[in-house]
Amino acid sequence: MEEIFENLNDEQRRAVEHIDGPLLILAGAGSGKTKTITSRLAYLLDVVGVSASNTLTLTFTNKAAKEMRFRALSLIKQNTYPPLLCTFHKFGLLFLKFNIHLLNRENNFVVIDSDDKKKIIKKINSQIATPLVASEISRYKNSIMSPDEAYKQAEFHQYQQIAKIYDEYERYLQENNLLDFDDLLVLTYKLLEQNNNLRLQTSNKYKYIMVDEYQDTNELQYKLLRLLSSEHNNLCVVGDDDQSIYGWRGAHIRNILEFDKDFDNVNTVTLENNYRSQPNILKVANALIVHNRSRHNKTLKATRENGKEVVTLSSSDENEESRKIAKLIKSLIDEGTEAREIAVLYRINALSRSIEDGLNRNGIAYRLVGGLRFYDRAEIKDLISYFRVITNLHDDFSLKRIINKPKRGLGKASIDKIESAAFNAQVSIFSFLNDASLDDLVTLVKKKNANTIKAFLDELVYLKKISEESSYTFLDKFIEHIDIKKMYASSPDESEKVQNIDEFYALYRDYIKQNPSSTLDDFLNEVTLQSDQDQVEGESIYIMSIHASKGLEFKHVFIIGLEEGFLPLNSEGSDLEEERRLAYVAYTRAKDTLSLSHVNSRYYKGRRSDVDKSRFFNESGLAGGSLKLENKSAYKKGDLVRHKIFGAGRVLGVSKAGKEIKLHINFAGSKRDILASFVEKL
DNA sequence: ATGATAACAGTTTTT
DNA sequence: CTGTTATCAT
Repeated sequence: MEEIFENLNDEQRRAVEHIDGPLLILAGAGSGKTKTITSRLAYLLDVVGVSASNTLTLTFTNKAAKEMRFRALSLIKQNTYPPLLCTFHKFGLLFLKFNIHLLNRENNFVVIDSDDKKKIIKKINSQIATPLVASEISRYKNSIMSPDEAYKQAEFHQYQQIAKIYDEYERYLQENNLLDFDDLLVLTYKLLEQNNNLRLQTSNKYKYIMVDEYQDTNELQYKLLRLLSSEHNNLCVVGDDDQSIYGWRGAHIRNILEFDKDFDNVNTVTLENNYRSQPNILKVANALIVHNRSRHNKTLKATRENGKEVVTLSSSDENEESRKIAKLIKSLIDEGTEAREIAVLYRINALSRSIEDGLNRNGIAYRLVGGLRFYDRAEIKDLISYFRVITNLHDDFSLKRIINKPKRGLGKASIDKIESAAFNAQVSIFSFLNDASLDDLVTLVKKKNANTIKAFLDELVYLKKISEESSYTFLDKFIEHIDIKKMYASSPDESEKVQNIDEFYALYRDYIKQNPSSTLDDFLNEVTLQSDQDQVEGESIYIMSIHASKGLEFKHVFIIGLEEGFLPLNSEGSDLEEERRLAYVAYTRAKDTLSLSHVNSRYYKGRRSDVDKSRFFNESGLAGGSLKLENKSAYKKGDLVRHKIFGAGRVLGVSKAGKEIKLHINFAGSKRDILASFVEKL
């Protein structure tokens, strides 16, 4: 027990010791959030005596789940099996494995990823842009809206069309027993909602629920949590409204802002002590974030000693910018800083190119985080499809992907013919092909192809048999019979693809070794919900988008592209407050030094344009020497401005107040002095 | 069936 | 300028 409290501050300790009833932990950046959650879990098990099986801890990413599991297990002293600590989606998957029969579906479903989803949509419709349809379907599902309801509420023809596609899409998933990512949560919610006994039983099982990154939950996750905690209200949520940067993909910041209204008798603990950054960095971050209106009031308090001032880097264009930054990084490394302690962050991935150039020219090794993920690569998806077909020969969706890989002379036309013939016969593609005689097949495809199809089916059946006999020998036989590597051996980026294939085989072997009793099916389920694998840390610096940097920390952080139109992105399309939170997240990644870079001219989308310094410099109190009254971004008498509280007003006079500019403004008759950083120019 | 070229669009991303 | 998709010859 002593050990759990070691190194916890008073607030953290209060959060850990709170047992019953709803608890909101507002955990500022670098305030020891993970430590608090994992300590609380250990406290529940070791001190309060709660059984591990009565707890549920939910995260958004596998990475977070993994780290928490590791840290929690090192704290828990009691000899117990590990508590359930997983992503929302993994929880849905487990829950559905046990309960989906209540919806009259079999639990041998296959989870498809967003790529698969788009393919299905594309097949159904070719008129409306697939990404739009995909995101609308996701929206409907997350609002628990049936295709019928979506159709009724559609105001425009196009949205009626989308509702129809949604209807067909749902039917396709059901017929093939597929679930998309949304389904894992939606169906879990529906089951709990429609089945009172199940709700009762489930809520009573998970008596103590914790949710990480609560500011990122969407409406559906919120509703799901309500049902899960309905019998006890022992819901502990942890998050930071100031770090809510996923509004664009449905996260509801209101969930964390109004948690205390949503639940009765909420206890709130605010963690404001920051153990990560030096005071100068926090000063700038705090100055920026107070400009947001929708937030819980809190201020990060420094615990570290002061260090270097936050640096502003001004350059004429992106080439100069990257040159400067590369030089600075080089000298840091020369001074002995470990490369992995340095990161360059940007708002949009397109900005990575220029910084990559600069780093390359200076011989600085970098690791670009993001980009195409391992499991999204074509060669890996091919392998997964093969494995899926082998576990379930009637998985038409996967079979279609691999039927011509390696090439068997079957193009789109032939596959379409086969598919519709199978559809008419009301059987799976496999059954259709397997039952058909060679003569039957010849009516659909060329004689030569008919033979290869038959041979292909035999191989699948053979491999299925092997896979059921032994997960160990399966892979060797698979490689022996299906030579995927050869297929990619002649492609331009050959070596990388072959490496990926080997990597995947290694993952399989590893999995079987660690879970000897597991089946191929278990492996596949694990793999679909897995996105990023652990990056091996090497002697290279990191470059990544700000979104990708959330949750990480570095001694030295460089943020590039702090310009109007880049950060903040564009004031119209995106939410300015979310853009500000994004800058805040970026600032608070820094431990020792923070450098903010902007240029006067940037090359983007094939053309060069002039860009203004981001308003966030002013808002962060970093106006510095470049604040000139005749500067075109500065204010002058007669300008229209808007203040968060006082609304629109007209500038009557401009003066200096230290580093800041002070404006005398007329707001509908009431005249006030306001610092320029607190208003927006109209 | 497959490879080559034209047309086009273009934040952020996990599961 | 890129990467992706639609269309067109072979």
